[in-house]
Amino acid sequence: MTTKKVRVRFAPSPTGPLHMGGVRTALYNYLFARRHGGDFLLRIEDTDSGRFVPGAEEYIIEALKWCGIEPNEGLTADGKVVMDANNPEACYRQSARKPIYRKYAEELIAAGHAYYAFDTSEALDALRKEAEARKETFIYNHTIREHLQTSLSLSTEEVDERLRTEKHWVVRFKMPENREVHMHDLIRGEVKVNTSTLDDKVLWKAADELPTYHLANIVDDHLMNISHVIRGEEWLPSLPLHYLLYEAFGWTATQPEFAHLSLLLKPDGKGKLSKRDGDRLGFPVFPLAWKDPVSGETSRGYREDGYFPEAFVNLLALLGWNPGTEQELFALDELVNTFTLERVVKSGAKFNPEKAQWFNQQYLRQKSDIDLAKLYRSDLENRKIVYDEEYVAKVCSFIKDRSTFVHDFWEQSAYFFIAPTAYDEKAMQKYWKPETPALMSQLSDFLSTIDDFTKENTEHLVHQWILDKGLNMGAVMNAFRISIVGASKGPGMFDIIALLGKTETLKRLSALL
RNA sequence: GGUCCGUUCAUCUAAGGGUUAGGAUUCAAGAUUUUCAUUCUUGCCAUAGGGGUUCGAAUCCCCUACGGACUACCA
Repeated sequence: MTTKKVRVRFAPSPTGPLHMGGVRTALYNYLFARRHGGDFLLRIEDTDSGRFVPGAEEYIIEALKWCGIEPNEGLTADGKVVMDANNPEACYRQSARKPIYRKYAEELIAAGHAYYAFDTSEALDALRKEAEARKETFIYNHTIREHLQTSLSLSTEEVDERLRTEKHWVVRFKMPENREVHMHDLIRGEVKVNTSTLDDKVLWKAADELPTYHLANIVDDHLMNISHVIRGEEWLPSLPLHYLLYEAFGWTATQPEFAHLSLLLKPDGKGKLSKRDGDRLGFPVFPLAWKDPVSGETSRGYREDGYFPEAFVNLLALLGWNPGTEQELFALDELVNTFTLERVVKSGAKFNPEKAQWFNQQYLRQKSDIDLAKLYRSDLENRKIVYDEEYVAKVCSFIKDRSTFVHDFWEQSAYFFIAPTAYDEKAMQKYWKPETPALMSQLSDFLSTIDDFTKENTEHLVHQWILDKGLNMGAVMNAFRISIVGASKGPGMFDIIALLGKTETLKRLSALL
């Protein structure tokens, strides 16, 4: 690596919502860029007109924004396009760069690194089927290109004629014969492949006048001065082609470094994590909920499921990377300061939903009571419950250790806002004896004599009272809890009644007598 | 089928040839809590298999097995 400025890109295809694996790729790019004081750009690779999904691009931008991993060039989290100051002609949506690519494809043809091919997809499919029937591998390469309808086998006149009159020709890369390509990957080390196993990939299609991924990718990364390509493992098999393309263009000297990330795997069984797994196992695989514009099918998202973006980013960071220390909780800025590609794990990581919840629980606890009260507010409002923030914050202080998500709060704290309407059956069976009502009646009478209803005072006086009367502490306190809470759960009884106040406490006590 | 990548507790992972193979999640038990949760303590659980190299291998090499990705005029 030279002193070249670090510039990385996240280059998704707008064919649907961004998968959490995609978010992780974006995150690692972002961390790497910021760690090295470089640029993180977002480029939309929409060269497949047929697979475009409306809303997908907006989804990607919004998801990155929610995670706090905002690009500083290209399509940004605000949805604006921020241009490279040195390249005012830059555009970051490949469909809008359409005119650029053809020239590069033709440059390759002129240099003898590519050629025109006129075979129809149907003809090629037929050849593939035939080869399959003979149990052979069909490779579109030097063994066959001279025998097909290409500019290598046809006369110049015929080629010109067909280029003029036909609409479905393509430009293919002329894959060299029997050459060992030695590649370097920042995560995997040396990889080598013999070119004889590779195809003459299509680089450009006349039908829509668009490049395929391979050409667009190399041209754009070159033009945008990308220094490091950090992408998913599914691209490793095409790395030799990409190396050869840089070579054919004469760009080897400025070729970026590559790092291929392993995949995120299903929590159970085998294979990579898919949309289905989330539905099947009950966890989101997307950062944000998504409604498919065609099928109308909805998929849940981490945001809508109640995850904090910090927790989501943290758990994603640790899925395939580790700091080498035992620290597990990282704020985004800490990740920036700690992240290195050297510590990215080579093997695929199975996603573990339980650990994901644990992360959220940790972040929930880190929040202040007042912040939690603010987050709780909309839920309370929906339930038509109005309390001042100080009261709600106090409630939050009692329930934060009992919750994983903010949406657990109501279940944990309803009794702070409304008197119990039902009483837990098991608790009643265990603690509500025939003599209990009389006991609670005495307790009620005693409590009504206390004016200073603070936690300290009531706790002291009631304990003394139980002692003086020779009562059983457990019998009194557990029944007391059932009367006030409705169940055998919650923080200290005197904390609860201090917050509820004397009037409400006595009211709830009498409700069960 | 072919090419490439990978393989340490159930899961995420640590251990740059020498440790009783460490941590975290989950699970279990105990302590604390008059309850629930928290917290704390403890426990269970791993180097895929086989060959080498070496005084010594989770670590280096080879083979096998298993897993994954790719194999489109998709990205």
